Amino acid sequence: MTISDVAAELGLTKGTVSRALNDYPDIAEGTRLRARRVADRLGYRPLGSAQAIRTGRCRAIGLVLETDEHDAHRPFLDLFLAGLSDGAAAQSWTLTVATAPVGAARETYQRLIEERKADGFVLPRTRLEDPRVELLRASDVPFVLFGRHKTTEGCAWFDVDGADAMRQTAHTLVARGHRRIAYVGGSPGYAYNGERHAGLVHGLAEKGLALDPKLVRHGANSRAAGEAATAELLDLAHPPTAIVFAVDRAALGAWRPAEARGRLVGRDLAVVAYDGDPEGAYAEPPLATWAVDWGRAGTVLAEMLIKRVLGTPAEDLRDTMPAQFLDRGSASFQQSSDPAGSGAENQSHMGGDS
Amino acid sequence: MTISDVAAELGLTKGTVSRALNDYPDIAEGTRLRARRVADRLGYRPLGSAQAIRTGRCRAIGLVLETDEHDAHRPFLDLFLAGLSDGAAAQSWTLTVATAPVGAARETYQRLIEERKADGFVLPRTRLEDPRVELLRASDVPFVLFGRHKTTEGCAWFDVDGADAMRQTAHTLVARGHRRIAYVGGSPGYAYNGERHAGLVHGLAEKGLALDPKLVRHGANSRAAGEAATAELLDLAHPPTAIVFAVDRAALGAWRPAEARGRLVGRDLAVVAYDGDPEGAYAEPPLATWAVDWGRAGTVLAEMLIKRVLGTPAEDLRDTMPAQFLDRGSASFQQSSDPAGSGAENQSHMGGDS
DNA sequence: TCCCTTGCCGAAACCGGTTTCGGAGATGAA
DNA sequence: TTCATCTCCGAAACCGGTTTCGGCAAGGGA
Repeated sequence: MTISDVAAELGLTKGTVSRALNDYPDIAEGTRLRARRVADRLGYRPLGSAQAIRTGRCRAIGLVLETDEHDAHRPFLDLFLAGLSDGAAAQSWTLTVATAPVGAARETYQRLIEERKADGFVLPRTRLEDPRVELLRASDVPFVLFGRHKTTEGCAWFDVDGADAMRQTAHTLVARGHRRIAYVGGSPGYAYNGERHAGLVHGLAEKGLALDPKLVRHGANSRAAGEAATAELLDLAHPPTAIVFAVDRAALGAWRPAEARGRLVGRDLAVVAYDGDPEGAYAEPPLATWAVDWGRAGTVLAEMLIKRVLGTPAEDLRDTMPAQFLDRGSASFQQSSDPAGSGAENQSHMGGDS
Repeated sequence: MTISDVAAELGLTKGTVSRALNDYPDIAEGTRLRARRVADRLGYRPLGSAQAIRTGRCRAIGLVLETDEHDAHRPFLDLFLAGLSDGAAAQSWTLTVATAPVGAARETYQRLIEERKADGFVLPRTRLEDPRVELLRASDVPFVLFGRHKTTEGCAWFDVDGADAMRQTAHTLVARGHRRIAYVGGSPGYAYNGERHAGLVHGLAEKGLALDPKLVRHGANSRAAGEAATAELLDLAHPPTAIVFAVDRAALGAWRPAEARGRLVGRDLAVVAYDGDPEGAYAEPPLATWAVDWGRAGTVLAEMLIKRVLGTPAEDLRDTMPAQFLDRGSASFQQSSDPAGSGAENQSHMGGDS
């Protein structure tokens, strides 16, 4: 079923039918309607490749997943893909997925670009120094970042407001009586990391507190790393009463070392994390965390990328979405015991500026 | 950089260059080499859409993921995608991914087929009555099933030998002294389910045992369902000493109800499951499970599908891969206690045949 | 009445490849 | 030498669309 068949049925030429279906202004309204009606009576679908060759667009959004053995577990990938797919499908676009070893994505992008398998890319996991940005800019290929930071000028981006989530986390924990609050960050080099850290610092500052550098750990993106960080923190002379993790998977490592030291999460130690990993719901007590609507994020990113490809300037394509707090058991704190000794001094009050 | 540019550089016509690069026999060997050399000196890549329009192939393998809220968690999706992507990329193919609500995949396939966004499909999660098979057959679109069963005649398929895994599980458990072995199946309707069940039955039979129908539960594909099934089984008059789960996620639900009944997994109750979910490694004791090499499976499926599209008959495209047993703590059994009362009778011995 | 717009469609070029067909030149046999 | 055969490449059609261009006919103004 080609456009020529439709044209023959209508007694028109294929050029006319093409213009009619694509809303060219030089087509009579009646003709346009007739064409449209006949086209979908005959079940006509333009062949993607055929239009691509002339228009230069294949109506596909590209997604390159970087496979990282250390951090391979992505519980939300399916939701994210579903969101992207929906957003794309709504405009008859599709999703081209490829994978690459974490450092060597360059060739993968190159191939997809040269063979024009995608009109643009969604870049998950924005990094602070992101080589993908340079690459795509050099090739003049549109893209949308998932995650933002200061050096992403001129880029279109979408982000979940992790900073605000952490800011509110600070408020909540302070309101619940915590003064010594620790922070365990995730993979350094990724934008989300600095964002969440900054948000926590900001939130504490608003309550007149500073984040004690001794209570900060970095690079915990696995359960094992979370266990190690927790152990270190709890073994300090003045251990924290609350630990904020940048990622759920690390947070799930808090239970064992805490228990081994006679402290119960949700009673003697508050734990709050970020991601909304369903696994957290099965912890005992369940992990309090900030859930991200990955499906929605995917849909928005798809829509933004399509607009970008169609010409909307990058500056007009920026948006954020809030995360949602799941205030579960691990965030409570009953101060029923005080393993750090009574009278442990408060977290240092801040100095003058900011 | 089009083929015409290459032709101009060579002083040939584009038709000749096309034939040279595609190994037509009517091209002189010297010309072929010269063309190839110039082509990749100039960095020429044929435009996928352009070839697609004439050849009818877009060099893309299609994958439609059915989003199932109840069973949405797919910890291996990224590995599987990586495998597919690698297998495809090795032959300059790409991967087109779409998602669909679990029952309503039909339209998604239709669209992908009509717009020729994929030359064939990999069908994950083969079901016993699989509407996708009819659909694709009717449209005469090649496909490869991931998972097999008796009614998949005439189909190309690849499968991980879950039956043999369960068979060996039976042997192992019997060797460790178990006689009352329970089985908790996953989502009914999926091929893997019957396969694993049958494998366990077979393995027990080889040791002269039968699977007691009272020790069988179905439909447990989540942690919560696994908890419920475990609770039921342990509350029987003659509870099992070992439980075999079809899926890891359900198996992870065994710990709590066991503990609540004073039985420790890995001591009073053996638990073996299937999938190799990394989460199982963090259970206490860690979950014994059969790990599947999802990446390898993806690669094989991609290769098979490409061959299928290129004309290899379905009957020649069938293969299996073994799963690998991770014999961890939950599978041990020390019979240090006997909550079912001493002298609990053995699992009934089988009758005459088979 | 004549000319100039305007609306609307046909014709044809075009996109970047693939594939068919035919013919020029070399080769070999008669 | 002549004719048939092969080898190898050019020319052109083709795939299924999109886009440009030109022209016919109707409508409007002078």
